[in-house]
Amino acid sequence: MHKEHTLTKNQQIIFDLIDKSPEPMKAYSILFNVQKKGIKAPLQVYRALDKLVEIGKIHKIESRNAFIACHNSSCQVSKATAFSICEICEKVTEISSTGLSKYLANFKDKDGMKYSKYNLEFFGLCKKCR
Amino acid sequence: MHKEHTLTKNQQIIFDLIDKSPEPMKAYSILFNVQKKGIKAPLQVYRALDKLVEIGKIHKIESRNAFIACHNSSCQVSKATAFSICEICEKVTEISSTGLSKYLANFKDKDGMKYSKYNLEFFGLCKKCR
DNA sequence: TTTAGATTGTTATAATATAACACTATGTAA
DNA sequence: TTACATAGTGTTATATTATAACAATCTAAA
Ligand SMILES: [Zn+2]
Ligand SMILES: [Zn+2]
Ligand SMILES: [Zn+2]
Ligand SMILES: [Zn+2]
Repeated sequence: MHKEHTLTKNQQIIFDLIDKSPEPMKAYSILFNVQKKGIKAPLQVYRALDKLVEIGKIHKIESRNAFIACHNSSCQVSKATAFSICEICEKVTEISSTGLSKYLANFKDKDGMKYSKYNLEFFGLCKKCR
Repeated sequence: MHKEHTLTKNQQIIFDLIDKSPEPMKAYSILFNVQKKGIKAPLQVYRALDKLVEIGKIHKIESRNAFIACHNSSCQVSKATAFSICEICEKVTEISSTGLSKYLANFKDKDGMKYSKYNLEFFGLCKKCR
């Protein structure tokens, strides 16, 4: 269950924008889009993004330097995320597979170490682009 | 088996530097270190990095914008990589686990799609930092 | 109400990465 | 050999992504 964080004004503005975007948004594209709402500087955007990532409302797609809203109730706490990324149209989908997350959470490296935090990005072609 | 690519001068200089580094190197740190060898501009570094990544001699750690040499003979072709990253000392280790790579290569998303390319980054504390 | 912590607004700057263009080396094929 | 294609180089400039520093303001709890 998503714990309810009361978002501040900037956080809410930026979350709403990302949440209704059909594709991952980049920080400066976000900035451009919220300037009419009074958010004028990169730092205002990055601070909101940092917080939204921290509380799990959005995720950063590391290979793309872009952000998407989370629609998976389980990753908020764990910071254990998986995505598929289309190499043609750049569509990104968050993967929520119990099997996958269990496998990764139980994976032990050669020192026997387990990891509760991970980020997995799959690359391929989406349905439309195949 | 690593296919032998004959590296060009710049590629070799930069690969050697990364290969002997005990930790991932960032592009501008590489640039600083190779300036005495005649590589003076960021683009010369990025071009060599791009090629080295393409042929699998190095990998990019996406969450850190840094590069490490590959010591795993199987990931060159597949571009299927996994790493563990220490959140304190930033030590990065490439994971080569047959089980993990088989699991991920056979993972099907909810559309039944499989992915031969992926990048997985685990986060935790290394032996020394635990 | 006091106070600590989080958030904001702002300017400046750092760090990461690519565009564009002219030139050079290298391999392949007529 | 000569022509051609491909890859790599050197260079300048610029684009993109992200953080430092500091003062002001808001918010929630003691
Ligand atoms: Zn999520
Ligand atoms: Zn696509
Ligand atoms: Zn490797
Ligand atoms: Zn460590």
